[in-house]
Amino acid sequence: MTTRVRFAPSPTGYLHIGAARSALFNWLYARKTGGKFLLRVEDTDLQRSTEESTRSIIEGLKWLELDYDEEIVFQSDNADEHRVAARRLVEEGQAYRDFTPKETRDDKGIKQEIAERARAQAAEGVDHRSNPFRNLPKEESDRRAAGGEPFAIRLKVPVEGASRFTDIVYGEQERSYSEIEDLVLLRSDGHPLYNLSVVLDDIEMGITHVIRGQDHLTNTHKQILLYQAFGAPVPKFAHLPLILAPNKAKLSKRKHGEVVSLTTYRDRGFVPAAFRNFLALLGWSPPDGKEILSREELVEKFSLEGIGRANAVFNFHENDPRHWTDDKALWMNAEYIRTMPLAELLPMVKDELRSAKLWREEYDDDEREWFEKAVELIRHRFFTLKDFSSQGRAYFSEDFDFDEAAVKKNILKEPRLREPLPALADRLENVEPFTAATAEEALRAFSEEAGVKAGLLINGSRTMLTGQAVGPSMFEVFEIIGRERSAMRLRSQRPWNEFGG
RNA sequence: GGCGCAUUGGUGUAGUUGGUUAACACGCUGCCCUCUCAAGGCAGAGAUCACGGGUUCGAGUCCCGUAUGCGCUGCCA
Repeated sequence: MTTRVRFAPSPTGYLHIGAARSALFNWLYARKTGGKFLLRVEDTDLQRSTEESTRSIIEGLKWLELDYDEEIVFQSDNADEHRVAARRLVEEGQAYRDFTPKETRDDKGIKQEIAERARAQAAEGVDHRSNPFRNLPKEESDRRAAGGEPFAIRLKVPVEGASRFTDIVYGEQERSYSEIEDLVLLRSDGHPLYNLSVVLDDIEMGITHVIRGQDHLTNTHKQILLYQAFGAPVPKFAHLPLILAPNKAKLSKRKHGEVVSLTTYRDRGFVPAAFRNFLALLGWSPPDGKEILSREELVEKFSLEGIGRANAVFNFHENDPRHWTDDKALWMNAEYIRTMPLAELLPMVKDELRSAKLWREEYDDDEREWFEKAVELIRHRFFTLKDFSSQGRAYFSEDFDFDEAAVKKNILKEPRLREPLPALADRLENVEPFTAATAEEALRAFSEEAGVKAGLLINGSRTMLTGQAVGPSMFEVFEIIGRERSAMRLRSQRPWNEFGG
């Protein structure tokens, strides 16, 4: 039997990185086993579901290169069938109508309210399963329903015994039926609820393995009860450890902002393969310890058995621009930028330069070779694709900024440089051919003649040519910037004009 | 409150059926390289394996308890 797995997000916001990881693991498992990876949008919460969110989920999967097989299933399309199925359960006596008037609660303090109610009931010795309508005679139930009295449909959970299943990640799971309340399947307004819909859709889609967040572990017992009620085979379950914030709290949009959104990583210059690689390592580890893994290698090495049980902390520092997200994620992105095949990086740099209005069509044409060399030169110390348009700006435009600290350190601090820099420009203009080697030769010769240390000229040149104090080997920079532009920038008066002198 | 799950250096993880100095990656420190910053190379700091009991010749690995965290407990998903 071919495995069929699914990623089933609810479209109530952007694609969360935890959800993205679930998608990744499902996808990996499908590809590993030669099975199918399906996408189901759980849009039954009409209040909160948005089309924009659905779009962002699809975009996110595309960005991570997680292709899904078959058509997307929208859960709301199946609501009618879900209603029918729930009513059938009532007919069969496996579920019952609950005529208790609906309690309205606000979403806010609900967790606390639940705990308080449980405490109160425990104090009064009330069994939370004791529902007056559970054993209402069928005739009376039918009559009241026919009379238009509103009711919810609840599953009749067995009184005695326990539910058991083996989770591929968490092992043997057992829960006494006495701990499971008669869950509501259909709201009094006829709206099918989560547990009902997931099970029915999973049955309908032929899902063989349910791989999802650990927050569903306890509820799995309820869902198994439903599989049994519908006489359907129970799939295998693999629950994933959760991804937590640095303070070990649940990652949430409200508290942690955009760092938890997948699109943030795309927008802030992550290479998809790098982020995918990082995500794979959150909760899973490769058998041989090799951590830099391509999509294909990930598929090859992936196994559900390699998934850990402890929740993972996703480390980030909101107010530190250098560490705005997890250090390892940043490192991995840098690693990809400097080592991935240049041909794969080029289009990404192109997109970045385009959005920064630095792209010129010549880079695809006459200056293709130059462009490739320039990217090759500067990629080695960049962390994100954004760096190509910020730190790398001077390579693609005359309109770049001088870093004040760099100017002070490499230019203003040494007043004697004001004369030799333009003189160096004169010298460089006559170098033929103009390469890193010949530029070095010329600069060193000039250094000797003018009696100015080579280091001073080199560092000064770097700041004159790029506005910065750091960067690639200076002679390579001369070659890439070119003779004319180099000479022009060496003669610039901007550092003195802008930062005094 | 009840039930469940988890707990290895700052972070992510590895530690096969219990067996010597707890491994790897990121981060951190120093040195080398060097025109700067990275990268790279080398060296190093950092873990009484949450705590307390037990079983055993021997436990990070098994058992019990405690603590902490997280999850579920909803006519949310």
